[in-house]
Amino acid sequence: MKSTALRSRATGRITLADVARAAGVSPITVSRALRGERAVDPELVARVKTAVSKLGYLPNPAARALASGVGNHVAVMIPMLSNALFVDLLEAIQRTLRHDGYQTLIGVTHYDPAEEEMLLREQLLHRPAGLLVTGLERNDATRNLIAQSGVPCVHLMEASGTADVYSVGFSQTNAGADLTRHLLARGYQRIAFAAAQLDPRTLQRLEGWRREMQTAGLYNTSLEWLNPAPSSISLGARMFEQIMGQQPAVDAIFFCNDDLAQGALLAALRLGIAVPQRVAVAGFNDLTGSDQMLPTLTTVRTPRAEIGKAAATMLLALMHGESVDSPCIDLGYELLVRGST
Amino acid sequence: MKSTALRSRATGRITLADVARAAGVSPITVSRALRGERAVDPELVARVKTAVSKLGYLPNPAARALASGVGNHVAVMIPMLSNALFVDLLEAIQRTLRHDGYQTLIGVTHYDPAEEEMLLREQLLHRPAGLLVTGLERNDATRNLIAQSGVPCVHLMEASGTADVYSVGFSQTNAGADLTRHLLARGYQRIAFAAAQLDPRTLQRLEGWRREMQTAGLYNTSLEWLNPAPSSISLGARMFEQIMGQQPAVDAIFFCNDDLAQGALLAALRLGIAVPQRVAVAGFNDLTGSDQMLPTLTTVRTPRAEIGKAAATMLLALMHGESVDSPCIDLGYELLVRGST
DNA sequence: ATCATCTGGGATAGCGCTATCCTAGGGCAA
DNA sequence: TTGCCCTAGGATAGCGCTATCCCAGATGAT
Repeated sequence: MKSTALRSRATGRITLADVARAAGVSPITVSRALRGERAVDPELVARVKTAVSKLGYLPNPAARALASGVGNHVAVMIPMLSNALFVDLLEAIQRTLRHDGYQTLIGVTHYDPAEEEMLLREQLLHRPAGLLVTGLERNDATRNLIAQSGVPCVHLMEASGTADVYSVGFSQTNAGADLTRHLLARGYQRIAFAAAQLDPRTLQRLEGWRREMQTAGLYNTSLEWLNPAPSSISLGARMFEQIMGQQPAVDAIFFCNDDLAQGALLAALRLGIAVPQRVAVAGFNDLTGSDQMLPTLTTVRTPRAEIGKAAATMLLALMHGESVDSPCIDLGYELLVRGST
Repeated sequence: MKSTALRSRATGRITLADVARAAGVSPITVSRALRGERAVDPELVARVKTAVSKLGYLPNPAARALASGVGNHVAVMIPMLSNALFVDLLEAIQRTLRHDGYQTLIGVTHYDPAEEEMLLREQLLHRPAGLLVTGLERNDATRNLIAQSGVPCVHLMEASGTADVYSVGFSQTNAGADLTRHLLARGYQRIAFAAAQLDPRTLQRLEGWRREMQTAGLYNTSLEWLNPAPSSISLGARMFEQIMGQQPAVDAIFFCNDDLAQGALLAALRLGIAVPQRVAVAGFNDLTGSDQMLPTLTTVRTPRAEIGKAAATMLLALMHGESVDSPCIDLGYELLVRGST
C-alpha cells in the first residue's frame, strides 16, 4: 500500500482525477463541467458536482495557471495607499473581483512611472487575468508592456474620450472648474490653487481652475502654489501659512486634496484666521473628517467606490471575453458646499 | 518550420530549457544554479547566468509553484485598510518582501473572525510561502488551518510571551497602562476609556487602563464607553458629545485610537469645551494629523513600520528554513505627551 | 441512401518547472 | 587494491490541470 510513496510527489490533496474517478467520467469532462466552457450533458454535470462536494475538491490554482497560461488574479496599480481615496477604490475592487473568484494583487507605484513599469513587469510574469491601472498617463514602455501582454486592462479615475481605451472615472478638469466656479460665484476673486504631489489628476484639476480663472479674467501665475512633496495634513498647514504670509490678498484657496485643506483649516484655527470670512478654503475628494472640521470643509465628493465597482465589473466582462457597451464610463462627481466657503 | 505549431501550446517565452541549451547543460542544472539549492560548479553557474541575461530569461512562477508545491508569495491578513496604522504596516511588509522576490497578497478581514477564516482558506489554496496575520487571537478553525498548512507564520502587532508562536509587536496592555498612568500623574481622576471596534488589541488597552485605574482606586464601570461600531473621526465626535453630556464629571478621556480622539478634539472646538482645561483627551497610534490638531494630541506612537519590517524579515528567515533567535520580538512604543493633556 | 455538419465524450500530450533517483568519478581509509 | 563514502551532473518522471485532436453517434439536407 505504501509502496507507491517513493516516487510520488503527490500533495495528498483531492485532485481533479479523484473527482473524475468518483463521478465515473474522464478528467477532461470534470474540467469542462466545472468551468462550463463547453456543452456537457447536464446529468454528467450533476454527477461531477456531487462528487466535488462529497470529496471536498478544490482546484489547484497553480496547475490551472500553468496549463491555461493565465492566472486567476487581477493586478491593480495604485499610486499610494496612504491616500484614503485609493483605499476606498481598492475595497470596492476587491469586493467585486472576489465575488467572481479572482484574487487582487496590489502594486503601489508611489506616483513614480519607473516604479509602475517595474511593478507591471513583475506582475505580467504572473500572467494576471486582468489589469487595473490608475490614470491614463504613463511612460511608453509601460504602455507597450500593457498592449503587448494582451491582458485586458481598465483605467481608473479618469474618463477618456477615446474609444480605444477602457476607462472608468470622471473629468478631473471639469471637477476642478466647477469648484472654481463655485468660489467665483461666492464672490471670491483672488483664488489660489494649492497642490502637492502634482500627479496627472492634480494637474488636470489645476487646468480646470486655470480655465475658469482665465475666463473670469482673474488668472495670475502667482496664485499657483505647487509643491511636489507628498500630500499630507501637515503639509497643508504649512502651505496655508506660507500663502497667507506671502500673499495676504488671497481671499480663497482651492486645495487639490482634502488632507491639505484639513491641515489648512487647522492652521487657520491655530493662527486665528477666520474661515471663510478672511479666506475661504476648499478641498477635493471628501475624505473622512472633512465634514467634522471647523468650519466644515467645502469639497468635491468623488465616487471612488462606484468607480472601483464599475471598473471591476467592466474588467470581469472583458476577461470573460464579453464586449462592453461603452469603453468609457463617466461617473461624475458632486460639489459639496459646506461651511468653509 | 511552422509544422511544430499545431500541437504546441508553448507560450513563446524563453524557458529554462532554452537557457539550458544555450549554456550547454541540462535543465535541472540551470534550475539548481539559479536557486542555489545544491552545489554546482562555479564555472557552470557563471555560464548559466550569462545565458540567462543574454536570453532575458524570466522564470514562470506558476510552473515553479506547481512543481515545488509552494508559491512565491506571502499572504497578509489585516483587519482594515481604512486604518492608517495597517497601511503603514503593509508598506513596510511589502517593501521588505519584494526585496527578496516575494509578492504580497492582502486579505482584509474587517475584524471578522469568520471572514478571516474564509480568506485564509482561499489563500492556503494558493500555497503561500509564508503567512502574516494580525494579532494572536482567532477562532480554533483558523488556528488549525494555519497549523496544519505547515506554512511559516508570523503574528503582527502583539508580543506573545510564549515561544511556540512567532510574533512581532508590543504589549498593548502595557501601552494602555502607561498612557493611563500619565493621565493620573497629571492629576486627572475621572478618566474615561472610550473605544470603538472592540478588537482584541483595543480590549488589551482597555485592560491596561483598568489595571491602573483599579490600582489608583479610581476604577468605575461607568467610565467605560465601548462602542462596537467601526472607528472613525465622526464617531469620535459623537462619543465625545455623548460622554460630556451624560457624565460631566469626567475630566479626561482616553480614546483607543487617534481617529476617535481627533473627532473628539474637533467636537470640543465646536462646543467650546476647553481641552485640556475642562477635559483632557488622549489617543493611540499617533496617526497622521494628530500633531496638527488644536491642541496637539497626546498619544502613543506605535512602531508599525518597524513591526512590519521586522516581521517580514523574520518570516523570510523562516521561509528559508533558517532558525530565528527569538520567536517573539517586542518593539515597544513611545508615549507622546502633547497639548491635549 | 449519401454526405456534410454538428454534438459531446475522451485520449493524448503537454504547460515549465523541480523532486527523486541514478551514476560516474574522485578521495580516502584500510 | 578493494570497498565505502562523498560530490555533482543528468535522466526520468511527474506536479494537476487544460488545449488540442479525434471520433462515434446523431442530425439534417439532398
